[in-house]
Amino acid sequence: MARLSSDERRARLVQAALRVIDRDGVQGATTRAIVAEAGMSLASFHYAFRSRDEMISELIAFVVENEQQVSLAAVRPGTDIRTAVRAGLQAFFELLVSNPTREQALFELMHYSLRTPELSELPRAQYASYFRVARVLLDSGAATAGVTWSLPIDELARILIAFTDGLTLAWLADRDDAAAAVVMDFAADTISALAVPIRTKEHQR
Amino acid sequence: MARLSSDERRARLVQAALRVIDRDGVQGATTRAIVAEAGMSLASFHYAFRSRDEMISELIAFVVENEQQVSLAAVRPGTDIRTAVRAGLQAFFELLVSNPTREQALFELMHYSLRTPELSELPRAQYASYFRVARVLLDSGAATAGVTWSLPIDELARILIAFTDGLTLAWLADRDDAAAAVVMDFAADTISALAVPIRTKEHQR
DNA sequence: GTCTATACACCGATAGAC
DNA sequence: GTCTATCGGTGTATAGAC
Repeated sequence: MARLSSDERRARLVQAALRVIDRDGVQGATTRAIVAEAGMSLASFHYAFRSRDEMISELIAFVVENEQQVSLAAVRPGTDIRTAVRAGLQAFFELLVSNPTREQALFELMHYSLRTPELSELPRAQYASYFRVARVLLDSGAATAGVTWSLPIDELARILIAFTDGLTLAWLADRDDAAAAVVMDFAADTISALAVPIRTKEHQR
Repeated sequence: MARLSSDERRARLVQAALRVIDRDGVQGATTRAIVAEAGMSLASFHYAFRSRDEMISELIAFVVENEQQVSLAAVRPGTDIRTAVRAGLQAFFELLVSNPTREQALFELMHYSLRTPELSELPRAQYASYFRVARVLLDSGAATAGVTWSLPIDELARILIAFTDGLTLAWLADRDDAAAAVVMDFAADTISALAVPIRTKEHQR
C-alpha cells in the first residue's frame, strides 16, 4: 500500500467501515473486516486509530456531518405546503426502500453508542443533526408555500423526525409499502394543518 | 444444579438472557454471560438449546407473547377520547423512563434478527404484536369515550406505534422529557381528531 | 443430566522486521 | 510507515468424566 497521510488513511478506513456496516451491521464491522475492505493490513488500522471505538466515534461524526443534503432537492417552489411535506416524506421513503440496510445501520450505530460509555453522548449529536435537517426542510417548504408555522420550529422538527423514525422501523420489520404510505399521508395532513398563510400587505382575507 | 425438566431449563435460560440483554445489550448476551446469570454451567446451555440463535428465537417469541398487558390499565372509563389517548401515551412514556434499557433492548433484538437470516422473519411478528396491542387500546378507549374511529383501526394502530417508536428513539438519544411531551400532545391531538361521536337513537346533533 | 476441560475460530491490539 | 507474526482474551460449541 502506498504511503498515505494520516488523515487520508483515517478517511479511507472510515469509508470502508461504512460499507462493511451497511453490508454486515455494526457487529460485522470488525477491525479485520474493515482493513480487508480498505485493502490494508491489520496493523495499519491501529497505526491510524488508537482503538476501534475511536474509529466508530469518527465514523459517527462523519455521518452526522454529511447528512444535510438528504432531500433538500425535494422542495419544489410553488407547491402548497401539504404537497411539499408529503413529497419530502416520499423522498425519504424512497431513500429507505432503495437502501434499507443503510437506514438500519444508523439505528444500530445509535444503539451501539448508547451501550458504550465513551460513545454514549454521540446519539445526542446524531439526533441534533436530524432535527437540524428537519428544521431546514420545514423552513424552506414554508417559505416556498408562503406560510408560517403555528408551532415552534424545534417542536415541529422533532415531530417530523418521530414520524420518519416510526415509519422506518415498522417498514424495516414488515416491508409494508401501503401501510407506510398511510403513515406518510397522516403525517403530511397533520403537519401541514399547523401552517398558517402569511398575511400580505394588501390585507388578504 | 438440581435436575430440571427441559422446558424449565429453557425457560430459566430465557429469563436470565432477558436480564443480561437488559443490562448489557444483545451483544453482551453471550452464552457465558447467560449461564452465569442463570447459575448454570456452560454445557447446560447447549444441552437445552442447539445454538445461541435458537435461544434468541425463543426469547423473542416469549417477549412478543407477553406484551399485551402493557398499559391496558391506563384506559379509564368516562374520560373523553383525547384525554384517554394522552393518558395511554403517558403510561407508555413512564414505562420508558423507568426502564430505558429494556425498550432499547427491544430495538436491538429487532436489528439483530434482521441481520440474522434464520431470524429475519421475527421482526414481522414483533410488530404485528405491537399493532395488536395498539388496536386493543384504541378500541377500548373509543368504547369508553363513546366514539368510533373514522380511519380503519389497522391504520390508526400503525400510526400510534409510529408515534411511540419515534418519541422513544429521540428520547433515548437526548433524554428530553419536555420535547417528548410535545410529541405526545401532538399525537393525542391528531389521533383524537379522528374520533367521531356515536350517534345515539334520540338523534343527537 | 450435570459438570470440568477443552477444541477451534475470531476478536482487538501490539511487537518487531524491513 | 507498512508489513507479518503473534499475544492474550473471548466467542460458540463439544467431549468425556462422573
